[in-house]
Amino acid sequence: MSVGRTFRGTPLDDLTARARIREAAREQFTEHGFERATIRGIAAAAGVSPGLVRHHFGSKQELRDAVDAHVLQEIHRLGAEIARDGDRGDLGPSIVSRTAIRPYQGYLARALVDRSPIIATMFDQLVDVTEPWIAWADADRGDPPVVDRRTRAAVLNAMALGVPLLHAHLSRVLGVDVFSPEGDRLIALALLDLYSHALLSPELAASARAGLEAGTPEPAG
Amino acid sequence: MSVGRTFRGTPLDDLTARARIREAAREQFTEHGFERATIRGIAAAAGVSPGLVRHHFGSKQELRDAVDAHVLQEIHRLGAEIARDGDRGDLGPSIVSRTAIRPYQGYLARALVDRSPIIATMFDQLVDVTEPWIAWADADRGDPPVVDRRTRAAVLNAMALGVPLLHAHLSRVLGVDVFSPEGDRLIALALLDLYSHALLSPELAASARAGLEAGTPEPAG
DNA sequence: GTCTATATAATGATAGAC
DNA sequence: GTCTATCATTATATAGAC
Repeated sequence: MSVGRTFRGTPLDDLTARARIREAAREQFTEHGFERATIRGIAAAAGVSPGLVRHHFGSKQELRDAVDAHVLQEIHRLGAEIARDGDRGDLGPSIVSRTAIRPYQGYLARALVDRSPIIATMFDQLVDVTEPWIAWADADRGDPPVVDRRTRAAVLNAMALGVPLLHAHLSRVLGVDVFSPEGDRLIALALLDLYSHALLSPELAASARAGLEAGTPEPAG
Repeated sequence: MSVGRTFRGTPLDDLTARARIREAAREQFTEHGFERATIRGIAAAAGVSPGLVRHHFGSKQELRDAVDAHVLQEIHRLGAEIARDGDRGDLGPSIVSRTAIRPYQGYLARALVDRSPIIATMFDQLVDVTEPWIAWADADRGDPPVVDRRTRAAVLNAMALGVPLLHAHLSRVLGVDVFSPEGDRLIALALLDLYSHALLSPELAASARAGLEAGTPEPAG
């Protein structure tokens, strides 16, 4: 019973043309970015004519907006679903949100780089749900943090999104597609290990901090 | 004595047209990505005609290759220079390389997302220099790592590159341009704090690891 | 070395038939 | 709802003058 690609359990062939176009656009935007993705390419991937894309969505920009809005809606739906099933009270809202965005993290990351205004709001929301987690981790440490929680939460999220953004290079170096089940598992294990161990001793960090004041910071492009 | 933008100490006006075009291209590629950047825009930014761009570089693709090669060369030059001055044996080769790439991290990150083959090699080199650092940190921990060094080094680099990649969103959330001197300093402090403290207790990490086996991994786009 | 003018290709937008 | 055909725009590539 190999059924090809599906969306929410439904084989793509069974979706309305409108939904197929939207899903094809999501894939193409994720893979190539908004600019490089073409209406013709999206139409071909969806198995329809370019004219039908225009009929349903008006313009390329409006198509992007529709995909953005739909992805956001799906993430919120998934989040609510996971929170409802609520088995994993383990790590609080952060892990729920991470699990909810997982199927869309590639699209999300790319849309953020492509400066999609609708998706931009999601970054702020991710920072919001990450903050309590940082606060919780702060309770376990001796020395006081040198920068505020929100800053660290924001930096941490930018870093986490680097993984799907550089998936091609990660996959090449690791020798496994990071979007495959095995690759995804490997990344998750690596992240857990990274998150649960300090890479720098407090002393080294302090000395590096001291060196920061001495060094010549160069604004960069 | 405000002298406008410079390259290696030389005011841009004093550079040859060829060099000005190359620098303008680097800025435009960093800002807009390869696809969205136009030869016309680059020529205008360099203060020359589009025809001259073609005269010096042949095609847009060749221009990209030239910029890539030049950035790589500059990074290696900077790295050698820093290694020679060698005051900061503090943090090993990793921090040295970070310092070398700092002025170009924006270009680097964007070029990696844009799948530039020449820059792709730099990602592998970053992983190479990061591995010893991971090994060094491993010596300080009690429990054995659950994934190999190279995997963690690769993931860590992908994460670090997330910062310049999402600079626009980071800057918005933090309220300061992360490419400005103050912003750069704030990010550096945040990274040092993040790198020197565990965010997850070993127990929590273990329980999350256990949950990984139970959960349903979804391949993502 | 540098510019202007033009050719060509790709793409988004549009109109109209079925 | 869906397709085919066409237009308009934009960007790259090219040729040739100065």
